[in-house]
Amino acid sequence: MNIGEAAAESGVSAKMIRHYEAIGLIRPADRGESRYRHFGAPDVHVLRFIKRARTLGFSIKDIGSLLGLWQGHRPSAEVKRLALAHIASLDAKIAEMRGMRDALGQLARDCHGDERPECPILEDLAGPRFDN
Amino acid sequence: MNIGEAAAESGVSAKMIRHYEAIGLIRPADRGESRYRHFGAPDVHVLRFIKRARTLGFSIKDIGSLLGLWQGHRPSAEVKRLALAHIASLDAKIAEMRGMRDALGQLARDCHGDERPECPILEDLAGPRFDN
DNA sequence: GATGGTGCTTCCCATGGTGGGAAGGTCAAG
DNA sequence: CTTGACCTTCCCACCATGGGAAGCACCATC
Repeated sequence: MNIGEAAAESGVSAKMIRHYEAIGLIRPADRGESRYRHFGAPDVHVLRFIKRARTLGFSIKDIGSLLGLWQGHRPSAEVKRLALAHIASLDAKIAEMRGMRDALGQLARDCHGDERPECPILEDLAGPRFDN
Repeated sequence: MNIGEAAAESGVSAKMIRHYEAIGLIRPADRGESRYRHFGAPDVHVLRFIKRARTLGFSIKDIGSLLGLWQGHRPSAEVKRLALAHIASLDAKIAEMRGMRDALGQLARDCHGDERPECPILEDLAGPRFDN
């Protein structure tokens, strides 16, 4: 199977497959007669694993660890630790974004949204008025 | 006021001030006798505006628009439009991350987290088992 | 006035994950 | 054998930010 088909099968773009190989996340693919990469079912399985992990927001670095655990001695404690750490960072980012959203929602709610220049959003951004 | 003091006053790093100047977000600062940039209170005010807008998650591009509206004819409708669009993208990202978090939370909850290799998290990542 | 330390200048590089595109080689079907 | 689809490598871009090097400016202290 060539890279295009492996990409279609796994949902990982050919571009990304090459990238993952270049950074050492996956083993360098075998090359057939020519210089074309050659993929088998296990390779596609690995790519699907990566794809799913990316969908769950894991970093490439974490995915490297998860792949090692998956294919190695797999103590689930370690997997769980990675997952919980990732959940914590997701929670932190969600909280941060929700803070932004709520603040901005409040300001937008108070904004007329017409042709007048008065605008609570701009006033907030401009900070405390020194000039009156 | 030199760049270091402007940075301290505004909360924007000197590095970022130079960057904002380079990409045209702010006007090139006046240079004093030597080649040092020279900042006044209005410049710091603009930097604070940018800082606050970044804190609310606006992109540099959006901030450029907001700065123009702030210092121009300021129809609040336009400001509100930008804000609502940004809120929508925040909501989308929050929903996406919450999806990740919930899926992962579920998996982690079912994971023993001990020395055994059985792990719902790895099983999810590995996808449907073809081999049994 | 020399000296030293701090702060400024520009320039290049890195991050993370992904895509775009050019220039050239390869394969299979007609 | 030609054509078109696919592969190869290599460089560049995004977005926002930080690190660091080499060199110049400034100020205080001796």
